[in-house]
Amino acid sequence: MDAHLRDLRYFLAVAEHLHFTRAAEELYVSQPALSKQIRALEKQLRVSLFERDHRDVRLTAAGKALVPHAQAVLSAWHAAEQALLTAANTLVVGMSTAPGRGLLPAVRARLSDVSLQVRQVPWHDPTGGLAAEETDAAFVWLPMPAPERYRWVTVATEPRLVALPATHRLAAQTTVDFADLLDEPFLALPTSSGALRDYWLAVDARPDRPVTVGAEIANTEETVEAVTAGLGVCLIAAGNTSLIARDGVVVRPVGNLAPGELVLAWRRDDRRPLLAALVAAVRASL
Amino acid sequence: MDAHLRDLRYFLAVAEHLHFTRAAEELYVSQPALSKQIRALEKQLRVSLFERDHRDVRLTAAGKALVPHAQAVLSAWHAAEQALLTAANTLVVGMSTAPGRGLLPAVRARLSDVSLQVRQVPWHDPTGGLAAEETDAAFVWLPMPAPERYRWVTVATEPRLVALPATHRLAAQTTVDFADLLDEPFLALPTSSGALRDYWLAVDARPDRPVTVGAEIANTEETVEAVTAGLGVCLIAAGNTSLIARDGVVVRPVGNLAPGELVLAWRRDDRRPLLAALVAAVRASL
DNA sequence: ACGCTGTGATAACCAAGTGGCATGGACGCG
DNA sequence: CGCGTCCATGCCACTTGGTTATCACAGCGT
Repeated sequence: MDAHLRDLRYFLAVAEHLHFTRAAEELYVSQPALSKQIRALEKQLRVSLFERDHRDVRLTAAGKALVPHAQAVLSAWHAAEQALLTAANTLVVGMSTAPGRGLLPAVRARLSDVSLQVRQVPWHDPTGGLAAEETDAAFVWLPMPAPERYRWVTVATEPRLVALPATHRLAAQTTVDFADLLDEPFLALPTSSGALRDYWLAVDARPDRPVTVGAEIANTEETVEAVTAGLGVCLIAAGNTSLIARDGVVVRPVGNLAPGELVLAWRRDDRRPLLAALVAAVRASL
Repeated sequence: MDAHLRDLRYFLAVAEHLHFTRAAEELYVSQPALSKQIRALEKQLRVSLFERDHRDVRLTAAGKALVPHAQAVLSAWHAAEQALLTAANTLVVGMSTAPGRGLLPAVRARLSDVSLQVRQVPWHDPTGGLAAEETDAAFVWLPMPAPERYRWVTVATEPRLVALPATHRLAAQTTVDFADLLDEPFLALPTSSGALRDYWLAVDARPDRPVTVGAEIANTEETVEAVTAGLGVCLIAAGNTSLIARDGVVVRPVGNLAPGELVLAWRRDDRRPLLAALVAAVRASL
């Protein structure tokens, strides 16, 4: 009988990690839920896919046999989704941070025959979904990993400000000097975001001293939360001030910090006219 | 996001028939259920797949684009299932009618290292799931359609008896002459079963006069039901007497009717040693 | 016009599926 | 022996998928 594609994703995650708890984390579900789904899948297929004991998890012969086929099914489905988007003249645009500034409405107006699907992508992916081909274009902050694989157009160049708890000793000042922040714990992007993490920690602007990371943040809510809780301070782009400066969070300009560059990026090898039209529309709307 | 493979089957069924009611029948679900699922699929994919009005249903461009991909996904999954069965040393054996006679336990005993998955197949498929590659071997009654595609070994040769309502005028006799049944309405297999339908209607044994079909039957329960309800009489194999002769149904021998042949069949082009082992075990168990 | 027929959509309801949290229980380790 | 790790289980809430009954609409025949 037919399975849910989700179960195949679950299966592959467990097969990859050989560890239910970690696979569950990656999938953003609880470990019991994952356990239960895998058991259900095994029951449905009438085959045991994993041998588990308290020490570790191994693939059975059947499990090993399933891995490539599960991958094939999922990639066939991915192709199907792509075909649908093409058929519907739709581009998926990832957004690490909202470009804001009225840009999107202007672009949509110029591309009335193209439907744009805007998708918020979590911050652990510095390519905004481009690398995994989950998006066709993405608003991301430089630097990007593997820049030779992408092209981009700058959308905004904005100073980096610092977000502080309202109760912070520096919150009283109208401007903060970066030197005064050196000993503060900083909120950081997940390590998977690579050079971008360092960029928002302003590692370049620091003397040769390790940064203290107070917490990792993966979206706006977590950031506000973490700053309010005093877990650390955080550099943000000027354009995002309104998203962050609320409740107990204040935002202050920082002296002597190079501005950040928000770009619309796309895969260099993606030469679809539809995408070119999007890029042209964005350029024209700046 | 990921879909349920069932939804793809549903989609393909509607795409093929361009008719919700008929597709629903084929899928053995109600028409509203199918309608709802297709709507949900469209909503999930954010694309409309069909244009419907009261007269007919048409595929949209997106729908047309999805068809081949949906087929690809399903066939990839089919391959996955096959791989699992191979990995688990499992053969799927279809059963139009239980071979009974203690055959299956004997075969299992001889094939302790092979796991047999026995599956009841509905009577509208005279190949017992072999044609659709849903089974690796099947216990079916001759004649088979496209016999050049299959091989088989005879498992039992059994007289055909007639099942009658207990209240039937002929039920009082210990033996029934087929001539006395000519004017009776008969229960028939679905038309899709082709020559097999004629076989169990004993068309060969009739003078050139059309058969009256009282109802179509697709499994044992329906048969008992229909006979009891007096919708018609029905030829059955001697070995199935115990399945049918209950409640208000009696079974009587019929004079002058060639016996039926129950065979284990498999696809001629299927040369897997595992299958050969099954055939050998069946032969040895006769 | 009027009612019948065929067809998809909708409503109300119920069962099964899916997820979360708390907790259990087996094993290895200091 | 207690503790930590890690998968399984029990229980509960919410969602999903299915059923039946009914509606709405368009042709069609009278």
